[in-house]
Amino acid sequence: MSPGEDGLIGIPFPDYSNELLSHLNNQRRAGLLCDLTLTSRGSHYQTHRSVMAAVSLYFRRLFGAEEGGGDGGGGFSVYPLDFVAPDALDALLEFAYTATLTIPSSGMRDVLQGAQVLGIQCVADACRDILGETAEAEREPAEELRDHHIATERMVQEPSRIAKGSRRKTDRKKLKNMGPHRISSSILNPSPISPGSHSSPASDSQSTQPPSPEQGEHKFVQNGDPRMIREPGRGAALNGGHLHWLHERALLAHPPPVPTPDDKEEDIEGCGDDAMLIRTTSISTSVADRGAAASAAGGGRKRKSQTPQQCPVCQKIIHGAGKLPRHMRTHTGEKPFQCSACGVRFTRNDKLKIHMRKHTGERPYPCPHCSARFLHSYDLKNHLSLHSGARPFECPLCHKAFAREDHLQRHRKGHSCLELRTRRPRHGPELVEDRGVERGGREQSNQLEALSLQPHSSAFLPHTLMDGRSVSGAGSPFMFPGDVERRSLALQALAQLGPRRLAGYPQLFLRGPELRGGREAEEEDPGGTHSPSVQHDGWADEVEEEIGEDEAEEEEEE
DNA sequence: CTGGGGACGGGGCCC
DNA sequence: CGGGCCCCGTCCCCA
Repeated sequence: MSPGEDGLIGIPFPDYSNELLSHLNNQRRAGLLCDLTLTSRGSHYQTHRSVMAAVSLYFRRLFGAEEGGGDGGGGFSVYPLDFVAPDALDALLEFAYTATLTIPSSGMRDVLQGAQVLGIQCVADACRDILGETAEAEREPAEELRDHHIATERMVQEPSRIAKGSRRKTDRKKLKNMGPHRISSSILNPSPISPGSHSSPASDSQSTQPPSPEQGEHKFVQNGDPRMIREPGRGAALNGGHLHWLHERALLAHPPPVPTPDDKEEDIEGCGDDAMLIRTTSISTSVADRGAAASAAGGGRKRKSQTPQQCPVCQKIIHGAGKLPRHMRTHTGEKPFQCSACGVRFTRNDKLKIHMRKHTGERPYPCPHCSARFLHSYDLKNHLSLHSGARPFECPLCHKAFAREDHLQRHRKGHSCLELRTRRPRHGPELVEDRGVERGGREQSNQLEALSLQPHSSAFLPHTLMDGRSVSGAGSPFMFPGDVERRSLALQALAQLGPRRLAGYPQLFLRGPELRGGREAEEEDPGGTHSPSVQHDGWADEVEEEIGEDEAEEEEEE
């Protein structure tokens, strides 16, 4: 991030966007205010121009062109999109209205193709990521891009020529010039002009799925960009016939394009195999992934079984093989596991199994000290703490002890002990110590410890706001995915927003790996490098209150 | 406000 | 490699 951008921050309004989309989706489903019908191979989908223009570069430019000289944005229109599989189109529409892509993995390639053609870059990227494909290798030198632009111009001027043969010839020609391994090397070579930038064979050959030539309107669609005719240099480029979307996303981490499915049968020269290979490469945003890919660069794909995968919706990194689909259901709201007894639905099978214990009466976790039995192991754990009387979670302010972590957290979040703080004796590091020892050294517990201590230690420093792990949803990872410097800059800007603006964002108060360091830094330099104004202005009211007190305390100590 | 139960989502391990 | 199972932390709700 350049210094000039330090005022640019992203403050999510997750509820608003969800509600807005939800209303729009309801309208779509009810056919209300729909001014656009998309068809695909006999299926019809009502939708809204504005939404499609917002989500799709293709429609944005198509409608933009109409506004400029055509039939404008007004009338009801029917657009055949037979080049997008009906299921894929349905999924893309669903995505447009829900910000969630729900598709079977088997349909991923169709969706990828549709997203590419329609210029829905984030979906295309997500599909590629999930498919483990990367377009890195397909990045091209500027010169090559210009060539493609020129080619594009020619092609769109002669749409009939690009429909099939010529492009495929080009593709195969390129294909033959390509080495057999495109994915791995592409991952390893983030450089946009890596040697792999001789365009990817797979992308060239696989992704060239042209719009159906029968579709009369598809003179635009040939390259996915209806305005290519006028603005060939803008937005998209043909890569051997494959569309590259080069709009806003072009500079982002995931460069464009790739293979599409329908050309599998054409995947002579090994691209089909590659398609299989790259399937297993996960989102590949992690360093570990890149490392794994590196090892695969030579010949096969070799990849860690526990490779983290990034959620295409919330960008969260999901650890563990096979966990991404599970996580995705948290976005889709899909609850495929229904209790046969009461009908309650669950997102996960294991949760359903636990739920079923309520119906079967099974309580597999008996207390060894009494007759109590529990559905959950953690219930038993909590219960055992009652027997032992152990209350290992102590409030460092009022010294009230709790048997459960979450109860301490709840206690700390409230103000129940605030009034005691000014009266309590000055305390030193014992707070940290006694808690830390008791916690048994678990990392998460340490983080929690740090969290619970934060408000009392004049923390809530800007650099403690970020959490690399546990912030769910479209929270901070989305906002400040960058490094510490970026975070710092962004957080300074956040601080300047004032507490009111931030009051609705409890997710900004984070804990995480950096938090400990932040606290330590603060302890080393209380009130030093961190401007009081930054600390003071930045946070929600109730936290501000605590900060104020803590600052007073620290001044007192000094 | 606190204690307790339950639900939910993530990670680890194993098959 | 995907999925099942388990454990855990966290949140919400209720008494």
